[in-house]
Amino acid sequence: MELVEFKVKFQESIARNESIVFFCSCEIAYSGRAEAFLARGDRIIVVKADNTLLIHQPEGGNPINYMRPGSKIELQQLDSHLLLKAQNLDSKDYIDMQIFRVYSFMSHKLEDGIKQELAGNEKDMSDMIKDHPEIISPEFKPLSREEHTKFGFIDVFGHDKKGNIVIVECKRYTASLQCVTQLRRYVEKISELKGLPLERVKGIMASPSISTNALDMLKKWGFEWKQVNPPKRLERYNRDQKTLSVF
Amino acid sequence: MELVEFKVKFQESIARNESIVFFCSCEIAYSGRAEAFLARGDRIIVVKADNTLLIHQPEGGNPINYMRPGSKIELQQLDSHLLLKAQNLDSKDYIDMQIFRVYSFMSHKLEDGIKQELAGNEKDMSDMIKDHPEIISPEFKPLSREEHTKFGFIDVFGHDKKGNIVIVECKRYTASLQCVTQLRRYVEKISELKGLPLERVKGIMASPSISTNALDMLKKWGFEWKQVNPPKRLERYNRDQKTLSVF
DNA sequence: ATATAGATCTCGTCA
DNA sequence: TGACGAGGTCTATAT
Repeated sequence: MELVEFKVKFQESIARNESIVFFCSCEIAYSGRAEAFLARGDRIIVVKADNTLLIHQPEGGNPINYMRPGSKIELQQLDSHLLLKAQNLDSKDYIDMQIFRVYSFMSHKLEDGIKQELAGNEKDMSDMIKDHPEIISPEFKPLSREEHTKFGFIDVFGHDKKGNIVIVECKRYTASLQCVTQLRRYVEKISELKGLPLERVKGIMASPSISTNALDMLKKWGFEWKQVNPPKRLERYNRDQKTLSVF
Repeated sequence: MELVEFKVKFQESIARNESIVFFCSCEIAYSGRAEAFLARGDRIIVVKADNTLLIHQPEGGNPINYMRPGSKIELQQLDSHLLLKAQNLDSKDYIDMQIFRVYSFMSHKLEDGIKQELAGNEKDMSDMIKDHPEIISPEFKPLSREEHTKFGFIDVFGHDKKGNIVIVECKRYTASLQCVTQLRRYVEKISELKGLPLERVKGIMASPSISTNALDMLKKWGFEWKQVNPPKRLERYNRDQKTLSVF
């Protein structure tokens, strides 16, 4: 496609507030939170109606360059090619994209606004533990599942039969050193706030697995690990895949 | 565009190993690491040559749904519409996408393979401190900038004039509680490995800013904060923007 | 394969 | 607006 034709189409689509996608050969410079340069190659460019800019290489899941929603995007004619400039005043960064060839162009006014429903995240896992505390221990009595309180962002908070405070930190994946230090921080904070000795505040890590180093550190600090699988994992995949293979 | 026509084009493009983009009205179900459902709306669909699937709403920076590279992607004809099925055997998850209307379709064989050059990340920041230790303190003598050693992932490691060990943790953004506990973990580990009392291992957080709570915790544990801006930040933006305004 | 931490992380949520 | 933590996080690197 001729660059002149592309430029006209691009400007028209922008004026109509459409979403735009095109394939091109380009070279990209980014400056802002970091500095980046990407030499010439073929890429997929997306300009959304909210002025998000995405630059994808033909392989890989993540954009190689991007500008966040609300960027100022404009196309300039240079001597032999085009310059697409995107600038974000909030994040104080910008992209300069030299466009040498455009292979295809597409634009359309898109109507959406639907929000996705999601299940199986960490919140669901802590809900499950709150509703079925025997997963953790027959002695565990949860009091609350509150994340943003004066005590901090604790997943499940409760006590045992001996009157100790119990703090449960849930992770949907293998618990790491970082996860254990997070639990430690909560235990120390509660101990301080309640004026209780550390021995009276029990920390429990609930996760499907835990790294060796993390388990060592956990034990060293007197915490426990309880193997808990996040809800709806794998079982549903296997069930559904059986159904699908009948297709 | 007629669904039948779309289906033919899609299959042809897949067979030629091209990258594909289309606008459509669709409904999406995801199952795997979580369960998600997205009701009908207009979206931008990208199918890359490496069998990455990206589903974008007309607003927002991130894909609302995706499948990683190497997924099995196929298009089936149902009674009144199409079903795009994507499945990833490694991550054991899948997407079922009901396609009701296709507005535009585009495909092209793209040639790239260029790697991006990037500067200004945390590694560059620790390099800067290693090369200019006076940024931290006139007494700081860096010994190494090694991230993956038996000591752990320490950004800059050194000592002061009194023979204390000094550990510097760099962050290119506001240091949080988590960053401080990370530093604490390193200090404790070095203290243990070297058989030195905690007072002989100094922790320093180097970041452009730090949250109030994080600073409190830092002081409580006897660590220091040193304001350090990551290299090439802002100065270059301002300089470049001056140049650009002359344009 | 597992472990660990950074990321131009992004995003939501709450004080 | 800042702070804090989750994320279908992803990606790179070292063991």
